[in-house]
Amino acid sequence: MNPPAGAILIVEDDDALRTQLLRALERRDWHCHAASSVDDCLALLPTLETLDAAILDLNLGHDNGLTLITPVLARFPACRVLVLTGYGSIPSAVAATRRGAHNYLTKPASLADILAALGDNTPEHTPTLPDAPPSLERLEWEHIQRVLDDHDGNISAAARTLGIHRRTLQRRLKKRPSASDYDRDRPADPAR
Amino acid sequence: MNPPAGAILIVEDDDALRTQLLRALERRDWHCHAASSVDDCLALLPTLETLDAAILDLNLGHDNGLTLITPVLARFPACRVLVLTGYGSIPSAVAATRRGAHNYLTKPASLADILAALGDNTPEHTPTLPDAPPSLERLEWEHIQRVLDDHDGNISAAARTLGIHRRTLQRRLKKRPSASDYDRDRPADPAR
DNA sequence: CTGCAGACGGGACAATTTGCCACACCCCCT
DNA sequence: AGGGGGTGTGGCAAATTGTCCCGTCTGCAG
Repeated sequence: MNPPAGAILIVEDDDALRTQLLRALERRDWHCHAASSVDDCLALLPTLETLDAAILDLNLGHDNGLTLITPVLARFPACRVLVLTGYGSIPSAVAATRRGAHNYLTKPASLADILAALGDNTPEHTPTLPDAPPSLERLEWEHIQRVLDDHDGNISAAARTLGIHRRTLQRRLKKRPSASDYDRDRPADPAR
Repeated sequence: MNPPAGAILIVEDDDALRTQLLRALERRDWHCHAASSVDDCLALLPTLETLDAAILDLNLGHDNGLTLITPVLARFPACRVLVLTGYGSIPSAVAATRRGAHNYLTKPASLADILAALGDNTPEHTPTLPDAPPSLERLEWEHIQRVLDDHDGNISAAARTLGIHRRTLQRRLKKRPSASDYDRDRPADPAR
C-alpha cells in the first residue's frame, strides 16, 4: 500500500492508544514521532526534519488539538493533517478543515480508516451524496460506543454521561458483542 | 446587523423553504437570487453581476449541491458559501469545507443561525472544545427532528427510516411539543 | 493488614415503553 | 366509488428500563 511510507507525527494523550497506533504505523514502515500534549508537540516540531503526515487528537487534556494544526502546517506546509477525535461534531470538523486539516475522523477508527483518510488524494472527487438517514438504533449504538470509549470502557461512567442506568447499558452491551477495533493491525482484536 | 447587506444566492429545492428564506432575507435588505436545482443555478450564475453570499442546499433532487461550490467560487471568489443540509454528516462537512465552503449548517436552522454562519468573519478563532458528551436522549431527539424534517414532517416515512414503529414515533413526539422553527423571522426557539 | 469506595456482573420485579392490530377519518388520484 | 397513504387513538401483550440488592474484585488510604 505504502512502500515508501514517510514521517508521521502522532499527538494523542491516551497512552495505550498512542503506543498502539505508533506500533501499528511503524510496522507499516512509517517513521513515527509522538507527543502526548500540545506543549510536547510544539516542543517537538522544531526538531523535526520532515513530516509527511500528522494525526492529531482533539481532546488533549485541557488543550485543544485544533490549535496544533496551524503550527504544524506552518512548519510543514505539505503535511497531511488528520484530526482524530472521540467526539466529533460538524462545527469542529468545519473548524479543523478551515484551518487546513486534510481530513477528520471520529473514533473508533481502524488503522485502515486512518490510512485511507490520510491517503485520500482527491481533494475534489467525493461526490458524497450519502445524505442517508441512519436508523435510530445505529446512531444510538455508535454514540454509545464513542462515549464508552471516551470513558476508557468504564461502563458506570459512560452510563452516567449518557443519562441512562448502568444496568441498562450493561444489558445493551451484552446484546451486541461488538468487537472494538481500534488501531489493531488487523481487525481481530482481543479486548483493548 | 447588516445595514449594507448585499447580493445573495439561494439554492434550495423545497419551494416553501426557499421562498420563506428569500422573503426573510429580503426583509433584511439582501438582494436575493434563487434557484431550485443545480442546473438552474449554473444557468443563473453567468447572469449575475456580483454575489456576496450563497446558501446551498446539499440535497437537490438527484443532484448534489456540493458540486455547486466550485462553480460559484470560480465566478465569485469572495463569495461566502454556506452549505445548508437536512441531514449533515461529518464527511460531507469536510468535503464542503475543502471545496471552499465558508460554513456548514444542518436544518433546522433559524435565520439568526444562518446569518451568524455567514457573518463568521473569524477563520481562525473558534476555540471549539465542546467535546461534550451529549446525553443519549438529546442526541436521539435531535436526530429524530432532523429525519422528520428531511421527510417534510411525514411521521410515517420518518418512522420507517428511523427503524421504529410509527406509533412509537407519534408517542414520543407528543411528549415533547417541539416548535419547528425553520427560518422563522425571529429565533423564537425554546431550546435547540 | 483492613476498611472503604467504586466498578462489574447478575437476579428479581415493578414501571414504562414498544410493537402491533384495529378503527375512524381525511385527502388525493384513477 | 374504490384503492392507497397519512394522522390520531385505544388497547394489550411483549420487550426494555429503572431500581434495589448481592457478591466480587481492585486500588487506595489509614
